[in-house]
Amino acid sequence: MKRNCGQWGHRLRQCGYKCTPGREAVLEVLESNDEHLSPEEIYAIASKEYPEIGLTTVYRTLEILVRLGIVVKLEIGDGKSRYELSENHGNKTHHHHFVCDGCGRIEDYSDFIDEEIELITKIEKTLEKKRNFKIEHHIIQFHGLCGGCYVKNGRGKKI
Amino acid sequence: MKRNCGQWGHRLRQCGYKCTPGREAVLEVLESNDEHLSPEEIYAIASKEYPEIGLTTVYRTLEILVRLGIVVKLEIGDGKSRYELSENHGNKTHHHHFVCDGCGRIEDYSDFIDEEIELITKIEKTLEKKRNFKIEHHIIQFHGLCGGCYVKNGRGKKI
DNA sequence: TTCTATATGATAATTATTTTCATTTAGGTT
DNA sequence: AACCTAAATGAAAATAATTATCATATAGAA
Repeated sequence: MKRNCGQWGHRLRQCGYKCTPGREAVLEVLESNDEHLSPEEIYAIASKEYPEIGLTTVYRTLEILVRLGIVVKLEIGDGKSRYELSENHGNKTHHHHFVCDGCGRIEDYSDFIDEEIELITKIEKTLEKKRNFKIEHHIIQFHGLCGGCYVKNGRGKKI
Repeated sequence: MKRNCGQWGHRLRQCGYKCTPGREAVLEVLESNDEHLSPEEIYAIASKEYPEIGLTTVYRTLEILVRLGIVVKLEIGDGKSRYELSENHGNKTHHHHFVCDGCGRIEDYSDFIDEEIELITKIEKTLEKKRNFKIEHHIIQFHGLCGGCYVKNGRGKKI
């Protein structure tokens, strides 16, 4: 079963990776479900189209896609990792995440994104110059409770 | 062996938690080593002063301290969690982290911290108002390579 | 000192991820 | 179109951080 991995085939081959049905299946899942999927979820969805795929292949594929910058890894602190197409490749623009620590829901936001990008750029430049770091990416998350969980948890009562 | 858990004894008892030698040992470790320790590391250090302590108690104590806002949990993506006294309780002021994905080193930074706090406050207010979130904390991290790892990894050559 | 809810530690269980390894395959070469 | 080999695969085992269990011990109020 030969596949070409859609728009990413060229990129993969260029970097020495082969286009396989498993990799194509993972990419298709990420394209058609743009919401922060875990490897297990990606595996479950991909299995419908390509039942031979193994969970290990999903993990390995995601690792490669992250390395190539096609996919971004996201960790919200619940012990499992999540993945989404990076802003250059998906249909999303630069955004960050709000995480509800009550129910685990993740919402994108991009309010004040221009100011944010400007400040981030400034900080990155400073860190690179003053401390000799090579910044590759940043993580910005807001954590708290969504409306429903706030009510459910007693409206902010302590402990 | 009765302990009072130093400056935190009152706070703990007030919230219905007892002051135990294990909890005191964990707090002492966090006070005297302000650098992003994992539960295993905290356990190893605490064991020197109080050998009877168990790793489970370290985990449980950290959970409580986070809940009380005394300690902050930090995850840099290497699969283990780290803890530090929160800015209100330790000797550190508001800061964020640079993480070297090569060697795992974590460095605090607080460049442009005033601008950062201003922007964060603005974003939080907006998210709370427009989306009805209750923001409790945020995570800001810069990831990349420190000087040494950059050289070691071939100065940014791809793959 | 007594008493009881809370805390503890040893151990087992859980869960996400990684490793191993024998087998298969993508894709360049003949 | 058949061949060849490094790369990829899947099943299963291994790993590692964290959490649950449970019988025992203890903090701290009465």
